[in-house]
Amino acid sequence: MAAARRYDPERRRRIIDAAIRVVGRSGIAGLTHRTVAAEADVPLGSTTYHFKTLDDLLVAALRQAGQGFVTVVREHGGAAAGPAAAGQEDDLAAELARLTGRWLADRAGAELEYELYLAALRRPALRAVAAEWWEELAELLARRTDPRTGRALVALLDGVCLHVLLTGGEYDEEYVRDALGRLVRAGRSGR
Amino acid sequence: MAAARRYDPERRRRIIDAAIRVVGRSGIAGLTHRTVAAEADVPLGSTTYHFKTLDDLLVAALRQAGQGFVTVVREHGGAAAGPAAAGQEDDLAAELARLTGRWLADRAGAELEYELYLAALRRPALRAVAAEWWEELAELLARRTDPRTGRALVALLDGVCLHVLLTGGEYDEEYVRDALGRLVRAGRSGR
DNA sequence: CAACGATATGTACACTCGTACACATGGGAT
DNA sequence: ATCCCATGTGTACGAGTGTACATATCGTTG
Repeated sequence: MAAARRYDPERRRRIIDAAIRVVGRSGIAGLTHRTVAAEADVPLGSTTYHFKTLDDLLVAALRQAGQGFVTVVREHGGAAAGPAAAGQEDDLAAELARLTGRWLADRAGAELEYELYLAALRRPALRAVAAEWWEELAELLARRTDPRTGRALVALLDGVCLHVLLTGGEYDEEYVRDALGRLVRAGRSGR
Repeated sequence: MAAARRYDPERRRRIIDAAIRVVGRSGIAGLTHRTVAAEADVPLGSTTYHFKTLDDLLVAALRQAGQGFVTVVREHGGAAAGPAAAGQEDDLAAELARLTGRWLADRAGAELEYELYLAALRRPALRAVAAEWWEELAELLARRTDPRTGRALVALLDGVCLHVLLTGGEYDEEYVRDALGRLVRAGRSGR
């Protein structure tokens, strides 16, 4: 029945995990078949067999490691679905600002996730994956506001995180809450 | 008098220009002493003499090529300095949305500038330069609103550009104008 | 004029990389 | 039982890289 193809994700999975650790430690520039093989403790041929090109490996790594922020938002904000009632706006803004701060607290993890995300700029193969997350996050936030506001919130958060990670500055939760609140409030009242 | 040290920026400048072209064509991954030397039509030793490490070259390239958007905003928005009077908000939002669209129209140039900008994530040497621009743009916009709103505008614009460039999607000027307008308007009325 | 040091150039070395390829192995299908 | 093929492994090769260094050039300084 159904042939039951031997599907042993263990080896493949171990290679992907190793790739993520390598990127976290040395960046994408340090990602080679050999460094991954050493990290995963498998022979060189094994990595080239499972991932013909490094882009394939990057796609797999991005797909696995990049779920971070989306997952956080989905788990903590999923309960309160439906369009926000009046008075909830500030809650949403405050909640998002708090979750973002918590996510950014693990600087190494955030950097890793963002580096993979940003790599899509020059690697068309990654664009689809990056776009998926963006859409998913936007859709998640649109449920509590509206599509237009959802997109704006994602853009603002993206810009804020980029700023913090790029300049190495501090994350100012109160300021982010205020900025997010402006978008949400104007989305409810004005056009 | 003053020793008048021989300062001949021609060679150095030519190498930087070549580096920018190389990054634009092949990305940072394709930037090597040799590719730059070939592009600039100078011997290999010349590039290693002027820039001991590739990071030095990247810093110089970022400093020169990354002025794009800031310059656009300064030139087109510098005239109307001072805090915005009521009624000017939409003008500012509309103007920014328009300028951003024009800047993004040259996709290759925007990608180049952003790739150098984003490279700061993993290269501490570039962070100072990236931070400079961010601050400069924020300060520029703060002049027409207030510091807090200025920062929010930059973050939102950064997020929007990132989204467009990363996913390869279209730029929706009307939507950006609306989102920017929300930030500006709320900055004037509420806290 | 003579000496010096900044600038410029060419070459060579050690190293790492992606890739190809021949070969081993073991479970499923026939 | 036998074959087949996905999976796994080791090795080798050519290309490309950063770097070091010996040497050449030439404006500036003394």
